[in-house]
Amino acid sequence: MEPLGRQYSRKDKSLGLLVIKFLNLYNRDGVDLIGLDDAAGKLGVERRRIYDVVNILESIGLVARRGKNQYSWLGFGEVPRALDELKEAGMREKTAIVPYAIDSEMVVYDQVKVEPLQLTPDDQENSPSPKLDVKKEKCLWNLAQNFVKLFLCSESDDDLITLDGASKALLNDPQEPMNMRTKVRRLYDIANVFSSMKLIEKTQIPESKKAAYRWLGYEAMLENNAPAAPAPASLCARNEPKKRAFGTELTNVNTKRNKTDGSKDLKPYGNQNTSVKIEQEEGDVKPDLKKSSVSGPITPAETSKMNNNIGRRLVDLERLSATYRPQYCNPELFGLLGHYNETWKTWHAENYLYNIEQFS
DNA sequence: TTTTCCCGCCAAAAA
DNA sequence: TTTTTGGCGGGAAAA
Repeated sequence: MEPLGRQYSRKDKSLGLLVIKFLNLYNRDGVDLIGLDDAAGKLGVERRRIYDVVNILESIGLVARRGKNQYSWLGFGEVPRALDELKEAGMREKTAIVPYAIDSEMVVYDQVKVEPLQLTPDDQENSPSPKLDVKKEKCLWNLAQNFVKLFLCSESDDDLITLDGASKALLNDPQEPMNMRTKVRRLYDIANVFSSMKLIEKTQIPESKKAAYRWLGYEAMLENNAPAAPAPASLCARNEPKKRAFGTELTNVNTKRNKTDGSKDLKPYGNQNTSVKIEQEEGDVKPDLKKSSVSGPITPAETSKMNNNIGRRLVDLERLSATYRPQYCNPELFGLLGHYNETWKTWHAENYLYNIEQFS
C-alpha cells in the first residue's frame, strides 16, 4: 500500500484497474445483463472508458453486445471457446500465405492471396467494401483479438512480444510513423487490461531490456480472477429509465462477432426482436456449454510453465514486416511468428482430442 | 529523457 | 435530428 495520502496518481484511473473493478462487479452468479450507463455510474467513470473495457473483454468472449447500451455477461466459462476460435482462425490465416524460410532467422512470405473465399463478410453489402475492411481492422476488439492471436499462434508459448513488434505486425502500413504511434497507444490499453486480468504478463527482453509481454493463459487468468461472488440483487436490474427489460432470455451463447467462419455473422444485433432465438445453424453441433460461472475443468496443479528465461526468444517481427508490405494485416500477421504448418497440425490434433473429450 | 497511456474532442454509425 | 459508439492523438505522469 502506498503511504501516500490523497495524492492523485494516474494509476488510480488506469484501464487496468477499471477492468478489475468491472470484473468485480459483474463476475458473479446471476449477472447477465450489463448496462453501459449502469457500469459507468457504478464504476465512476465516463462512458467512453466503458466502451474501451467492454470492447476488449468482448474480444475474449467474456461479454457480448446485446444491443444498444446493453451487453451481456458471458463469463469466464466462455473464454476457452473464444480462445480456441481465435487460435483456429489465426492458424488458418497463417497458412493462407506461403512461407519461405530463409536463413535461420528470417522468413519471408510470398504474397499469395490464397483467400478466394475470404469475401468480405458484409451481410448486405455487395461492394467489395475495401474501406469497410480497413476500418474494421482498426477497431479495438479486432486489434485485441489479433493481439491474442499473436500469442496463440506463436511457435513457442514462451515467446515474448513487444508492443511495437505487435504493432508492426498488425499494421498494414509500417511506414507511417504516426500510424504506428497510434496503434501502439491502443496496444498499451489492451495490454493493460489483459495484464491486470493475468492473461498476459509484462516482462522484458533479457538482453535489450525492452518491455514485452508473455502469455499466461486461461488457467492463470482464471485462478487470478476472483471467483463468482455471492448473488447480486440489483445488479442486472438497473436499466435505462425509458426502456424496461424485456423478457429476453439469453439462451444461447454467441461468442464470435467476427466472420471468419463460413456461417453467417450475426448482424449488428439487428432488429431487436425482443426474443432473439438464434439457433446454431446446421453443421457444427456444439454442446453449447451455456454460460456458467466459473466452472473449473481446469487442470489441477498446472502451476506455471514459465520459470526461466532460457528458451525464450523474441520473435523478430520488426524486420519481417519491413520486408514485405501486404494489404491485409491479418494474414501476414501470423506469418511473422510463423514457423509453418507443423504448428497447425499439432494444434489441430490436440484440439481434436480436446473436443472429443468435451463432447463425451 | 523516453515510455506509458488518460482524457475527452469530435466524427461516424445508430436510433 | 439526437444519441450512441469509439477512433484518435495531445500532452502530462511515470519510469
